[in-house]
Amino acid sequence: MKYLKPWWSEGGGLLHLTILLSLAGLHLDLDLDLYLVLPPPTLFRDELLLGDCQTNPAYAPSLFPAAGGWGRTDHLHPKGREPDPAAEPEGQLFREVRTLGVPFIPRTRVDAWLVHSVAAGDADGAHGLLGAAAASASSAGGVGTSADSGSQAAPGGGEDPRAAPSSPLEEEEAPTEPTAQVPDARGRASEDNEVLRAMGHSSQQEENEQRVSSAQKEKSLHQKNEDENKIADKPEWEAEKTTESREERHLNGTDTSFSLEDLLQLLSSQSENSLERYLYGTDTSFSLEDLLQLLSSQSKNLPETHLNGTDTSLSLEDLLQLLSSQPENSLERHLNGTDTSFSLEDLLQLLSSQSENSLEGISLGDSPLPGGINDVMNSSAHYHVNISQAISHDVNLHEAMLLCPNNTFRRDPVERTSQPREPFLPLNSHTINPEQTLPRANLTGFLPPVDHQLRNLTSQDLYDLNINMFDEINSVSLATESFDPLEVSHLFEQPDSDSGLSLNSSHNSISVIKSNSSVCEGAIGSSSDLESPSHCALEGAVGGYYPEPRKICQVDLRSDSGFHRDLAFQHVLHDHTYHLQPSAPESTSESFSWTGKSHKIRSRYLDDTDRHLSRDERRAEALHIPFSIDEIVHMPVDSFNSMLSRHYLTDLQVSLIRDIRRRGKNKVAAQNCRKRKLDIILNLEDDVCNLKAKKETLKSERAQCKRAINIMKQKLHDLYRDIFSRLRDDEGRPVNPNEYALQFSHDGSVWIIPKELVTSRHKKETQKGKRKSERRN
DNA sequence: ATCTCCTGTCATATA
DNA sequence: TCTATATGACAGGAG
Repeated sequence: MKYLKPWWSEGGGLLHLTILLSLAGLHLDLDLDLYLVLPPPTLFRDELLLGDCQTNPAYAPSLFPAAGGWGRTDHLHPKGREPDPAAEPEGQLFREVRTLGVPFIPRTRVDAWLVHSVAAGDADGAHGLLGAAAASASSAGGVGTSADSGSQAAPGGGEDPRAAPSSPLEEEEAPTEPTAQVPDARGRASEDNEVLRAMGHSSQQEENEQRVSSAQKEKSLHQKNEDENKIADKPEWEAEKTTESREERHLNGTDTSFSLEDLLQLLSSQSENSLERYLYGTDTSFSLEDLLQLLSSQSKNLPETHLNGTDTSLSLEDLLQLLSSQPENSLERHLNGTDTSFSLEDLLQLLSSQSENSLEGISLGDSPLPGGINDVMNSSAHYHVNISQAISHDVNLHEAMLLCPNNTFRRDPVERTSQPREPFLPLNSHTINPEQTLPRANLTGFLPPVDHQLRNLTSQDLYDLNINMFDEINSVSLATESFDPLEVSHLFEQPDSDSGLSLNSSHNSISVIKSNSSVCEGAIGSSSDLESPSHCALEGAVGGYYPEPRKICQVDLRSDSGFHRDLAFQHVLHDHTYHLQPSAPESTSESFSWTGKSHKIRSRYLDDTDRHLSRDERRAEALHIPFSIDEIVHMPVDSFNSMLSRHYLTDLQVSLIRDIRRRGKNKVAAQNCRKRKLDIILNLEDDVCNLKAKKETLKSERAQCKRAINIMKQKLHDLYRDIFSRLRDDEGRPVNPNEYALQFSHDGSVWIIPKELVTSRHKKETQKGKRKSERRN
C-alpha cells in the first residue's frame, strides 16, 4: 500500500474551508485545509488502496504534509523552520498557525491539516494530530493519541493550541513524562513506539531535526518525502496492525482522531453552542463550527448516540461508520422534504457522492489559496468546496428544488443550460463541466447559492417556478395511491376573502367540500368534448370538461398577463364560495387528473351534484361560457371588460355573462342587505325591550309618586280640618271650612279668607303668571 | 295543503 | 352614462 486516498474522492481530497468569524469585534479569517484521509478498514479498503495518490506525485506531499507525517503538523515545525511555500504548502500554514498563539489576531489565517491517518500508529502517525507533543517527546503520539483533546492524553499535543506553537521547546521537553492521569495514552505511546521501532523509523529524530533551525528546511523536506515513501512502502500487515491498534483505542474511548483545539478555542468563544442547538433540533442549520466541533469531539460512544443527541462528541471514524451505516440517502430525504435539517452525514454523503461522480473542480472559494496549496489544488484530484458557505446554509425544499438541477422540476432545458446553476466560480475553469458539476447530490447546486440565485431570478423565473412547483406537487400527489384531492386542495386553501357570508347556507354539507376544493373552481361540468379556444382560457371555465386542465392552466397562465394570471393565483389563495359547491370537487378532479378509482367517485358525485347546479351555471354551461361564475362575478370591471374584449364571444354569451355578473353581485348585495336588515331588526327589538323596561320603571315610579301625593293630600286635609275645628269667629261660632279658607302671607301670618276671594285672587295670580311667562317667551 | 323561512331575482333608487 | 350598491317586492324551494 502506497497511499491511502481520501475517502471522498478518487484523487484525494483537500477540503478547503474558509471561515470568516467575527468574534468580539475582531475579524478572524480561517482557512482550513482539511485532509481527511480516512481508514475505513473494510468499506473503502479496495478503493483506498488504489488511489490516484499512488500515481500523482503532487498529491503525496499534501497528503502527508509534514515530515512528521500524520497528525496536526503545526507542532512539527520548529520556529526557525522556514519551509518553502511553493515546495511545502504546509510551511506557510505553520507560520500562520504560530501566529495563532495570540488569540484572536485580526485577519489571522490559520491553516491546519486534519489528518486522520489510516496508519495511526505508524511512523508518520507518530506525530498525531493532537499527539504532536507526544510525538516530539516520545515519538508515540499517533493520530489518535489525545483522547480528551488536551491535557490528559497528550500533554503537549492536546494543550491549548494557542500556547503550543509558542513554546515548541517545551513541547519537546515536557511531555517526555506522561502524566499519571493518562495511562492509556502512555500505553498507546508505548504501543506506537513499538510499532515505530518495528518500522525502523524515528519520527522524533526527524522532528528534532526539523525544529533545530530553518537552515535545515531542505533537509526536512527531503526527510518528509522519505517518510512518505516509507509509508508508501510500508507493508500491508503493518498498516493493518496499526489500524487495529487504533481501533482498539477507539473502542477504549481513549483515542481521539482529531484535535482542533486551536480552532475550537477560538470557536468556543461563541457564547452559544450552535452544535447543541443543532443536536437538539432547535437549529436546523449546521454551521462550520458545528462541523469542527463535531470533528474534534472525542467520542467514546457510537455514532448512534450522537445521532440520538445523547452525545455530542463524535470522532471522524465514528463519522465514517455513521456514513457507512446510513442506508438512506439523506440528500434524498432533503429533496423529498422529509428532512429539513442538513446534518453532518448529509454533508459527508454529499462529499462522497462528489467523489463517486468524479466531479472535478468544484471550486467555490473566492480567496486565493496559498501557492503550495494551489499547486496541489490544481491537480484534478482536489475539490475546493467553500464549506463555510455551504454548511451554514439552511436547506429547505424550496432551495433544493430551485437549485438542484437534477430535480424533477420541469424547467426549460434551454434555460437550465443557459443559466447553469453555478453559484461558485470554479478555480479551474477547465475542470468545470456544467453537467458534471450538477450531479444528483450536487453540493454546488444544493447548498450555498440560494441568495445569489434568488437575486438573479426574474419575476418570470419565479412565476415559472411557482407553476412548476405546483405541477410538481400535483405529480407527487398523484403518485400516491391514496391520493385525496381534498388534501391537495388544502395546500392552497386560504380564508375566504369575500364578504364572509355564507352564500348558500342551504347546502352547508356541500359547502365544506366547496370551500376545501376550490383550487380550480368553476369547472362545472359536463364531460362533453366541447372545447373551443376560449375554453382554454382558464381551468375554471364553466362549460365543458377538460381532460387535462393542468396543461391548460399552465399555458393559459403563461399567456394571459392580465387578470387571468392574477386570478389564477387568486384561485390558489381564495376560497370561492359562490355557488360552486358542485363545481369545486370536479375542478379539483380536473386539476389533478383523477385516477381510475377516483373517477367512479367523481362521476357518482357529479351525478349527485349536477342537480344542484344553479340556473346561471346551467346557462353558462349551455352557452359554453369559458369563465367560471366566480370569475365573472368577482373580477374587477376593467378586467371583466378586457376579458370580454379579449375573447371571441357571441352576443348571447356576453349578455349572459353580464347577467350572471349582475345577478351575482345583486345576490351578494341582497344577502348583505338582509343581513343589515336583520341586524337592524335585532337592534330595534333590543331597543323595544329596553324601552319597555324603562316604561315599566317609569310606571312604577309614577305610581309611587302618586301614592305619596295622596298621602300628602290626606295629611293636608286632616290638618285643615283640625285647624278649622279650633277656629272661632268674633261671635264665638265655629268657622265653616267650606266657606272660608286659610291664606298664608309671605310674612308668615295666616289669614282666614272667604273662599270666593281666594278663588278670584287665585285666578288673578294665575293670569299674572301666565302673562309673565308669555312675556318671557 | 298550508305556512314559514330562506334564497335568488328583478326593479328601482341612490351614490 | 355606467357601475356598484342598497332595498323592496316577488317567486320558488325546502322543511
